[in-house]
Amino acid sequence: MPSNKSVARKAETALTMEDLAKLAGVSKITVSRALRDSPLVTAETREKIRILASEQGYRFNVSARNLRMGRSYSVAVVVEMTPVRGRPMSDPYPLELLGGITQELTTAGYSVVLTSKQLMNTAPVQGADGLILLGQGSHGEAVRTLQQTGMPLVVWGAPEADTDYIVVGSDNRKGGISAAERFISQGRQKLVFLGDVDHAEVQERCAGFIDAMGGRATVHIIRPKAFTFEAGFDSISALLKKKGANFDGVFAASDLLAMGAIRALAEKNLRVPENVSVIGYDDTPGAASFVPPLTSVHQYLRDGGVLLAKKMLGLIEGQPVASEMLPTTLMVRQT
Amino acid sequence: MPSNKSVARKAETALTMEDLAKLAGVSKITVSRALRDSPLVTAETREKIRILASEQGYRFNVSARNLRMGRSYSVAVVVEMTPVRGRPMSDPYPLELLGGITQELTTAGYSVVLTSKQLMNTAPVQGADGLILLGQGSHGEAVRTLQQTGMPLVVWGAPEADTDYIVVGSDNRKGGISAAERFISQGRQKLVFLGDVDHAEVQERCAGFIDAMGGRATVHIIRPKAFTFEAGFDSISALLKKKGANFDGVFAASDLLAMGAIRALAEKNLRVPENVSVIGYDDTPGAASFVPPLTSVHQYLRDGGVLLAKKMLGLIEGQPVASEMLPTTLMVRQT
DNA sequence: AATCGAAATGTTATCGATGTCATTTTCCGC
DNA sequence: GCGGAAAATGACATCGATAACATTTCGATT
Repeated sequence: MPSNKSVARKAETALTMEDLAKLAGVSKITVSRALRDSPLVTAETREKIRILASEQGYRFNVSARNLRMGRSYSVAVVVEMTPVRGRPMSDPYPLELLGGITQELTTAGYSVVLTSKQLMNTAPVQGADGLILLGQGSHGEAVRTLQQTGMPLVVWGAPEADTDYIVVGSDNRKGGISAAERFISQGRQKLVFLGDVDHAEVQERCAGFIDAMGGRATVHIIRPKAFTFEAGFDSISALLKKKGANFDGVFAASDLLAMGAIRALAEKNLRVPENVSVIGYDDTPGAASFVPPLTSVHQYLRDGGVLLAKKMLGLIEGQPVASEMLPTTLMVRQT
Repeated sequence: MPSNKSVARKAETALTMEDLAKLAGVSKITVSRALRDSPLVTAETREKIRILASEQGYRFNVSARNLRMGRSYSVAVVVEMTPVRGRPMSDPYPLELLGGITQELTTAGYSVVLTSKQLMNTAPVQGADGLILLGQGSHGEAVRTLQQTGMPLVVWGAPEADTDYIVVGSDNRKGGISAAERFISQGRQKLVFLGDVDHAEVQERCAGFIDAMGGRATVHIIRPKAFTFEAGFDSISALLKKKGANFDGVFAASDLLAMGAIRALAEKNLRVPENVSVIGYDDTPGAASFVPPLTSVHQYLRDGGVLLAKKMLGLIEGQPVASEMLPTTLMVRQT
């Protein structure tokens, strides 16, 4: 019934290069070359075949190529999709990273296979050409398991001391430093750091912040467990109730904390930034439209995704690749 | 150099079923059957081969199977990863859906290929066995384009009138109704709906809400543009400033709006829920830990992802499949 | 013990694209 | 118009798994 050879094809069976070859009166290898932009084929032939292919609605068979090439041209991305202590689930950051990764890999001809730790042993993941891990917080154990597969591995997060895998992350330390520099230039003297320093990334922000201040101001650390508006509001409200509480700057580990803090200050008729200057972290979409527009440390997560992908491509192609931290930018607005 | 045949393999070339077959002293088809749990092979043989395979670190070649089977065993998921007007980017919902989709599809032996509208024409997407669209808001045009590919298509969102594709979504109308029922049981009389009804989903919630109230109370609609805490706070603050403002219930289109509203009420010393009862939407992770714990309409997004995947698997296997709306649950807490 | 049939295993061809090497065509300069 | 090199094209084998069909093994029955 299926007439694979006939020219009058109403193919319910997909077209192959061989079919195109017959239609064009050439051999299938020529078709292959034409579609791959090989210099081994005339521009004229190439065009003819290309047009034919699109007319006929030809669809390239990825599996066949992959089999032949001995590669899957796919990269597995392991995402922690369940909420994790500390990081609020509403954090869009895995999605931004994924966006960058997808953009870069797909453009390079790779597909992105989404997976999770529980699904690591499935065939599509095992067959991937590489592995990108978007962990939240500590990796350690997970990474070691993944390394045993021998696949190229790239990890998002904070670099740890003696690792031998590639890490890409946002430079939290520098983020803290940039906040400090702003306070220094404003001559602030009594500062508050607001955030749970048990959290590795927050720890870094705080450390960078304090180091950069270099004793030019006192820094009081408050560590709310959550990263929410509410937590920020409550922390600062509580602080303001204490006698002798007195500070002129707040550096918060998230924008929501910062917003909560600002609201708490406003309730006590403290003006931002005249009385107290506030800096947030993440530069979430709401920051710029907050009233007043929030000064915040911006992380280039999409770029982070792109960079993760680039490192992966480098590894796959056997190029030398190194870990890298992404810069942050202090978005100075009105707080 | 590569000693593909030797038993003392340090293979740098991956093992194939044929290799295993030689090692086991059987034919490769037997290996294939054993690894697939075919009933055509003795339990004994199967075990022997399985053990051998895992000892030898055999890795199944997906491309080869896919080529042979004429299927990719992959489903492309089109995600809108950039923030969209209305929906705050911090909304974790694409990620939750993705989690459900991935879990279900991967377990069924499919891989999930992540993509975006811009990347639709790439080979891995074109080669997928099906397409899941996670659109935010209206699809229309996008869907029509996708339908032309002839691939099985499943869409997340609100069902529209005359569509001929499968839609899975959360039943926003019922969500509104459940909020109304609660207010009715409490005997609330003067209600406020808080949310941008230009947004299709919000529109449905509002409509369900009003219909279910059935005139038992007045409903005043306020439509802040954003879904944020700030917007909720400001909306209710403004309302409270008006003379004659008087209401005993607020149904908000997002948890953040609801929280903002509660805060605004608190500032005016109005008690929740004694004076005013408040219901949020989404039951975001922060809702339960809010003070006071927020009553909210829960959407089963992860289940939504699973359902999307199931519909897709059904379509791929040629089973009859219908659109479906997921229930919502009113999580009654203290507001 | 011979026979039959089911169960277990094996043989061969195939999926579609591509590398290798062989062959043909084209285009020079003399 | 001819030799020869470069350019263009083609034939064949191949990647690894599986379906279809062929063969062998085994057990039960008479």
